[in-house]
Amino acid sequence: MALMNAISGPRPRGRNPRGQGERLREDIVAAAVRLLDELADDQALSMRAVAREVGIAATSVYIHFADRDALVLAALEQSHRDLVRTLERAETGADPVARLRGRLLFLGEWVRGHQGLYKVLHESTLNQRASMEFKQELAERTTAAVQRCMDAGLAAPGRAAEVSLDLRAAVHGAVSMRVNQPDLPWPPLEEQIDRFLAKLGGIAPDLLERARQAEGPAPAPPQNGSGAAAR
Amino acid sequence: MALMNAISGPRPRGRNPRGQGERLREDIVAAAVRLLDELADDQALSMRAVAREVGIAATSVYIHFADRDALVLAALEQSHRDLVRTLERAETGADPVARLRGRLLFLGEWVRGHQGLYKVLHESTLNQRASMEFKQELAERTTAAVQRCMDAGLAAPGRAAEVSLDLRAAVHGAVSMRVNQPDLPWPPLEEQIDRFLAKLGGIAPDLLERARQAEGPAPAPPQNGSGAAAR
DNA sequence: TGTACATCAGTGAACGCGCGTTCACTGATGTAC
DNA sequence: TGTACATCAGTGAACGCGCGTTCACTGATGTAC
Repeated sequence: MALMNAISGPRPRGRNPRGQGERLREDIVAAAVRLLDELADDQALSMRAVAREVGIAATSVYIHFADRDALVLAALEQSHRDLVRTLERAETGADPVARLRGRLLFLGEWVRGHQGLYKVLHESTLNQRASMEFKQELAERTTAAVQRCMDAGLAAPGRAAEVSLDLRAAVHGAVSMRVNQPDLPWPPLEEQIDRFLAKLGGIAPDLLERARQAEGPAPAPPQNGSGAAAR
Repeated sequence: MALMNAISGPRPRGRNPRGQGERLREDIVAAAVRLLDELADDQALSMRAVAREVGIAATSVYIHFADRDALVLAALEQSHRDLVRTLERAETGADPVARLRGRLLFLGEWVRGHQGLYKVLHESTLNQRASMEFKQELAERTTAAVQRCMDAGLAAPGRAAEVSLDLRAAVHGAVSMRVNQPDLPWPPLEEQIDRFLAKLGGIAPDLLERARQAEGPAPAPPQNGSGAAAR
């Protein structure tokens, strides 16, 4: 059914049954997420384009969202929740080093598959207009992952918050450069992240090597059905 | 004269004398640079706003620029040239470590004073639509600065291009996080850059300490007369 | 069982705006003869 | 010395567009009595 809709274009969207008005809200948010991933710019998202994507009148968006910023914020919060959820699911296992490493690699892969969403989440001017506190969760969990490595004696002792900040800055910069200058010849992100883990994280190379072996060749890229991954 | 114009608003701009038509081009680029620094978004810059800023008819912009992207590109190239020029001027002295360190710190200060320009240069979607090869120069000069440290035995030997890439990624991420989430409590950038130099650059802490002493308390922030520094 | 009413899930037309860009034009200044 | 013409540095009006948002409205479905 969803497949047919995707093929046949603008679906003949009937009104939701009584009491199910919130379904439209979910459809609007999902459409906004798709468009934001394509546009890579919150200012470029228009209410009318979202309505067209959903197959409703432009005014119907206002039933659920006061204005454009409110819709963009809802879309970003949803995307971020999805990211955190899949990230937690991927971060299993007992080895703290493997978990921290897998975490950063997964983030890198997620960005590769959702470049537009990454840009809107972290680089759009909406950051200056609205607070997006939900993003703090990612930072805190990364700090916790660093702390676990230190507690287990697998990383050089130090201030976990500081090491986490440096790691996040480095990975952020590495993926940002790749997203924003996609035509330049970038070396493999995985190796760069391993250097960051060794040098900034203070993790012994043999421990990283072990984690690399345990993981397998490469993490599976995320695919949420977003068109941006194909770009 | 320039001060009076800044105070009295839209100046009565006479036409340039014959043969001096290129002056208008310079004024247009300067206005575009100012507006881009304020807007922090290339898509938000309008030809009409630039014309208003200069005090000319909107159509006059088309005498010198084919379309909006051409104007934005010219403004960015100009900004980048200015940055490189002031950066080279600041990077004097014989100690390769002090030069590399001063370079990264100066870049950090420049970004703090030109947040909007930084965002448009490195994070705007124009990067996907047009090539901005002039930016390569910065990367190459940073790699050269790293190479000099290695050659002098002041940094751990290694591949300079790789170390330079890691340093640039880390610094880029550090400043990007501060620019995009200005309300979060960030620790001092200078200390973070020193950690990057020590851990990613392989520079001994005592050499960094010596460079820190030699430089003085803090580098002077750049002031180009752009309004963005006050925000 | 009927019926008036309330609620829900949306819609269509319209307002006013700023925008990128095109077009034909102006008026001052130089220059060939 | 005069004059026709070319060039230069811009301008004003207009086109058509998509946008955010508001407003009064529709029509189906449930519910109190």
